[in-house]
Amino acid sequence: MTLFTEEVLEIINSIPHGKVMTYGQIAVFAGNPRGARQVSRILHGMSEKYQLPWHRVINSKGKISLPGEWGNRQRTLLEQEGVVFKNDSIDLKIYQVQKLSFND
DNA sequence: CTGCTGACGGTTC
DNA sequence: GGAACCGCCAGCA
Repeated sequence: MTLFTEEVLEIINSIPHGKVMTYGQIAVFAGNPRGARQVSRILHGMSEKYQLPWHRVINSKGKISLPGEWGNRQRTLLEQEGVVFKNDSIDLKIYQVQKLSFND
């Protein structure tokens, strides 16, 4: 029995280096196709207290939803992982994770 | 104009 | 009290 929050955290931790994932995807992978907003809350709450690779989580447009310095931080971290920003957006076709391995 | 998607909020069990 | 679900709203293809 895995909590929705735990699944989300696990998924985020399963994102490969140099790749990204969207909210809707994570929600579906966590078992809640409607949980996209939940993911946002979880991320916002956990990212500041735990060292989650939250910087690999973006919205479906391939852009950063985080305002302020944290958004700027995320972009920098992603660029360090090899993610190229195209006009402030990421090529989801290239960098978005299509499937996870732990989902056996 | 239309539909989707949320870094949210409130509500409910 | 905590964790999940639903809903309103606004921005962008």
